Amino acid sequence: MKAKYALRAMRELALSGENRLQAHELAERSRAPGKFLEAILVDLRQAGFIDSRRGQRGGHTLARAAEQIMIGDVIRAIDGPLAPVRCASVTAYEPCRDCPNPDACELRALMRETRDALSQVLDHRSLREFALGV
Amino acid sequence: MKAKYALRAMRELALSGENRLQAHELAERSRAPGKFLEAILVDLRQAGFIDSRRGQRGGHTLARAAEQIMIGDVIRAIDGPLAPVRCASVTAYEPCRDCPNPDACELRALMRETRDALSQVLDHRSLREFALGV
DNA sequence: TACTATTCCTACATGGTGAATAGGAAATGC
DNA sequence: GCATTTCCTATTCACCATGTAGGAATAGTA
Repeated sequence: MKAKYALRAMRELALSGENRLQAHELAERSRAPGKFLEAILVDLRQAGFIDSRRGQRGGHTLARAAEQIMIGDVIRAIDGPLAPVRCASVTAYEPCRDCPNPDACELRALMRETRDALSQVLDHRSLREFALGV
Repeated sequence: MKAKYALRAMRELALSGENRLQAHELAERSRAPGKFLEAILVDLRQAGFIDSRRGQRGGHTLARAAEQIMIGDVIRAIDGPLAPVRCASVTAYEPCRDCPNPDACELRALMRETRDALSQVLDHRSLREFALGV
């Protein structure tokens, strides 16, 4: 849900270009609960994807061009590592407690393959492609 | 964890070939809690992957040749659909409640791509390849 | 300065689920 | 009949996903 809302909101921001969009407006367009989306927007800001301004005429807008924001990174910021298992993560590697030798672990090798497959899709799709289809 | 234990146990079964292995022995080799693994073994049996026999000299063995068991199917039996979102699942499709038109949903299109990438790996690796490396 | 609009922070609720544990019923071989 | 082993049902326990509520901080505007 959280990542879903996040991606929908990012998409709306990409579509709206220069215009700042406010949280309640974004929530409506993304069909997300208002207060919940607010928290997500904070995460997105802290991750450097959006620029938020408070007060009158405040709101949110993309912090960089949509083609420079990768979907995989957005998902990582919200949901954590792409890999199904931490020991297969590139960005957040951590060995399993109960694993005597990660380098020889067949399961890990397999999970790394699936991680790479995920990355192949998500780290090569920009927000621009996602939002505008180009 | 559950899928991890399941795959480790399946691997041990593949490695042990004809021999029936008992739950406690499997649990030890898979480094899984005994009673917990028992429940997983029931799932695997109900999904048709293993043949279990009770009583003296009972135990578990593969129900079919290891090359005819796909990793993706084992994971589905334990963890549910591969797709990150139900609306992107092939084997367990269900539209999002809040989605006015799944066929036009950009997010769904993206999630289907990632599902396909996962499937490309997991539905083309047999247990034999996983366990024996061939 | 006062006022209003908006984001941001902290705390709380709450239901679901992942990860087990416990105990015994049912089946099977010897 | 007895020992062994799987199988079933119930229960626990902690954590986390998914929110809600209320107000503090900030920024523009008159």
